[in-house]
Amino acid sequence: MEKTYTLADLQTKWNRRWEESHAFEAKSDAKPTFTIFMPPPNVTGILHMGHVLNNTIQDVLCRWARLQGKSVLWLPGTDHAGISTQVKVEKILKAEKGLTRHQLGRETFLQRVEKWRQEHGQVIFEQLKRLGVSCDWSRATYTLDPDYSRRVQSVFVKLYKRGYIYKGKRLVHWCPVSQTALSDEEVIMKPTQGVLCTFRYAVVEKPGTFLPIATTRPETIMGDVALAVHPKDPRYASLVGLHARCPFDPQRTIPIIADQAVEMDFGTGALKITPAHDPIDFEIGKRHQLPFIEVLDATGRINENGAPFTGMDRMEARKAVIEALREKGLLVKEEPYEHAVGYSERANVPIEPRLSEQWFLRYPKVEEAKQLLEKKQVHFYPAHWEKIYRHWLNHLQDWCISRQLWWGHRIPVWYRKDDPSKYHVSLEAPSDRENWEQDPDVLDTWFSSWLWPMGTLHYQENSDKNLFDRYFPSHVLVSGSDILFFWITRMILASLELVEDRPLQQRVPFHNIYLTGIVRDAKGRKMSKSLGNSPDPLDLIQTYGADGVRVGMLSIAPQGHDICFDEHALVAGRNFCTKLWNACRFRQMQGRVGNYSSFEDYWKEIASTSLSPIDQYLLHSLVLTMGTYEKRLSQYELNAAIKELQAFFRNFFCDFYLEIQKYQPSSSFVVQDLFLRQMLIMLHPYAPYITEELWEQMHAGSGTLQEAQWELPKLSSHVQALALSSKDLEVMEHIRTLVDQLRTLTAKHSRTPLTVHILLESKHQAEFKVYQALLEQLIKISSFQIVSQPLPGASQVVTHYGTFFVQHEITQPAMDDTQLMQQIAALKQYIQTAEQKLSNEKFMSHASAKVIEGVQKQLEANRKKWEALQKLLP
RNA sequence: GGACGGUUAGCUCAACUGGUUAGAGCGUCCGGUUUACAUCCGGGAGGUUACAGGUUCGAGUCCUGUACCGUCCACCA
Repeated sequence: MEKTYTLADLQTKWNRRWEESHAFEAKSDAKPTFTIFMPPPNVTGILHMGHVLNNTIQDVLCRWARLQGKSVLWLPGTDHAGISTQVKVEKILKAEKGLTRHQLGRETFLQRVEKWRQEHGQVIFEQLKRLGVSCDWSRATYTLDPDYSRRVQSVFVKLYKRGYIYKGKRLVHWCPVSQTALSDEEVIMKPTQGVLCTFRYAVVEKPGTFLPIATTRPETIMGDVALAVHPKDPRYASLVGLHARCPFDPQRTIPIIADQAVEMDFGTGALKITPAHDPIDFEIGKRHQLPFIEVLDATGRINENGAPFTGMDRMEARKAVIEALREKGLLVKEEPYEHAVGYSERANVPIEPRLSEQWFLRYPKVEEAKQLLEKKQVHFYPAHWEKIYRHWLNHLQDWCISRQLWWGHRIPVWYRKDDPSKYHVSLEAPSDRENWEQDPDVLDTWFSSWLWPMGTLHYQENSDKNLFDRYFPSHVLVSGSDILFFWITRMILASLELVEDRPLQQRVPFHNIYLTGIVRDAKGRKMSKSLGNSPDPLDLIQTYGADGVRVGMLSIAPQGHDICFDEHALVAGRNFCTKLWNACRFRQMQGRVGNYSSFEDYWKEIASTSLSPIDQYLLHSLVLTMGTYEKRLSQYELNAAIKELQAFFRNFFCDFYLEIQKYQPSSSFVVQDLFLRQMLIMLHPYAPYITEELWEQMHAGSGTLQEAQWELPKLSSHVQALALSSKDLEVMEHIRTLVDQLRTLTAKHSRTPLTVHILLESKHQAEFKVYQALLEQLIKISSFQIVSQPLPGASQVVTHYGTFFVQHEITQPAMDDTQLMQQIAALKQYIQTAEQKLSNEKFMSHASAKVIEGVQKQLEANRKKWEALQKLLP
């Protein structure tokens, strides 16, 4: 066995084995189930650090569930990612052939995208496999699979029939680049530096009187249909009911009206009303039955209504209008002004509120979704996300679900060619197909992914009837918080509405929601492609191994916190794996490893073996650690669990127990074997490759580790069965502390030869003698020498067993008395504080027995130490 | 503008419902060719827990306010 292991070989070997044995396919056995839906990455996606974190967490949970004897379904898939994929292929098309999608035509273009999808769609799956994820690839689903598409469309039809989906002409968020409507969630508000421009409208009835208007969007002036002031504004009261003259079309006059929505203190207190291009104006326009004049076209250019600026881009027109107003003497002032502007999430350009006819969805089951919190049917990790979830549900607007794209699920609606106001909502066209035309638009990508749990489990389909019943609801959803509203909350609403004839707890798609933080770089910036600050996970896997990357990532990822990525963590992860490898290697060098098939079998063997207190101490700690581990994982505290395992393994097992084994080996290897066995099991979810390999080497013939079973020993019975009394336990803890103290004392001294002098406490003398020889070996000193007087000028440490001294070998300045005095003074302080506490009646009556006992013990120890140090004073 | 989260060692983070002298890892420095492991072992230094008040026998933890950072939500043009 080599000192280090070859990562790549191990990974290839076990990936092949797992695949060949169909190890991760969901089985239809009688075991209880555990389900996770993997958030489907974009089909065009490439593995990034966020995926690494996210999927490692899911994989730990799945492998842990398998160890617990559950039948696991971890369901992967990919998302067709409508806008982003279409835009990507359009760009390629433009670059390679100089063609637009319209020149190519719908059918050809879609074939082109599909071809691209087939070439690139598998990449992310292959990358995920390299990370060691254990999902059921046989059930991988793609949102545009024919079956899945059909499900999406039939849900549209179903929700239409239930009255949740309707068609409406409204002001929607319009992306002038992608030329499609967007949902509220796809618009990102960004603070933007703009200009607040004030200009004057001439009042028709009162020549020489002007109404000043402040706006950030002068280019929409040609679409103004009224001016509005607040009904109670005394400044403008006399103007209400009169008319104003349009600056660029003097023939046209518009009314001056009063409306509550106008803010008196902002700008001039008067508002120009452009109902076709502004949400507030839209509402005011409807209230006052004003006409709607559109001046911008789909690409964001001024149309024929916007003369004389027709043909200009909106940004160009903005400047031109200001100049024109200035020439006419109507411009009052321009001020720099920072305000929030909505940007299209994908194209990253300002969106345009645009009047258009779209399909909308009124969200179903909103109240029920809120109640899930009170009814404890949904738990967020970390819990504070509950408030954000609730807030979103409280402020829901109808969802614009139609997109003017080609790549996606086509809306299942047919319009009569001779009269498009007549339409037919159904999966199939009416029988006289030739007279009908299908809606050209597709559905928002998220309209397909919100059905993910039902769609992937073939809800209400005959083909696989048990699948849904068996695996729904899932147990936990692990995702980045960025898609809480896009996806997670909507899945809840969809499932509540569409899963029928079941009690509430059976209609929730998942009971636990684990929201991971964002992976940031060392400077705290979000990792992103454009910044180029994200390492390629495959390079990292190459260098540190999948196990090293997984352990490293999770050891810096506290629950729900953003994580500051640091490659040093991966180094530590890899080093830990090497340490594990070597500890197992060391054991194998000692002789054949025992092979029992369960914890209980080992324990039986242990019961019939005579064990040293040190062996029992290890077992005792092992049982405690197993309990904590299980508790941690049940609360999704993956970070705490791995850190505790690492500390326990290194500090307790390697540095204390194994070191002792070198000098005073146990009578039997059974303790060490059980320990390593349980360690491999507990580490397996985190580091699947190396643990599998070690398991095979050490426990050949008892199956693979991923088939092993977790057994939680019962503290009460298993620990009591050990012959370790509480007194023995105390002794062991003293010895372990003593080892640390002696290591500290002798750390700076050369070993050959080194004598440690002891001023022993008489009452602990016998106890010390038992371990004296072992300690000499462990601390690597030539001998302990018992003295009856303190050694002046030596380094010293006060312990439970007495004061230990090391004489400086070379003449050094004698131990500084001031240092000693400082120590004594500090102890005095501690002692006084403790004494005060213990004589304080309120403390004694309020504090718990455990706390009081702790203070007493500490006081006692400090007094002892104080006395010992006092003796050293000259 | 509203809400939420954060601020603890040079860096990244712990510390359960308030309770013993606030702990790890990394970094740094010192010392180590010990019958697994230098991808290792031992050790040192390093903290007024952002700031100001308050409640309490006792506050990193609870309350109030301030500052800074981050996130989400929001139609003052």
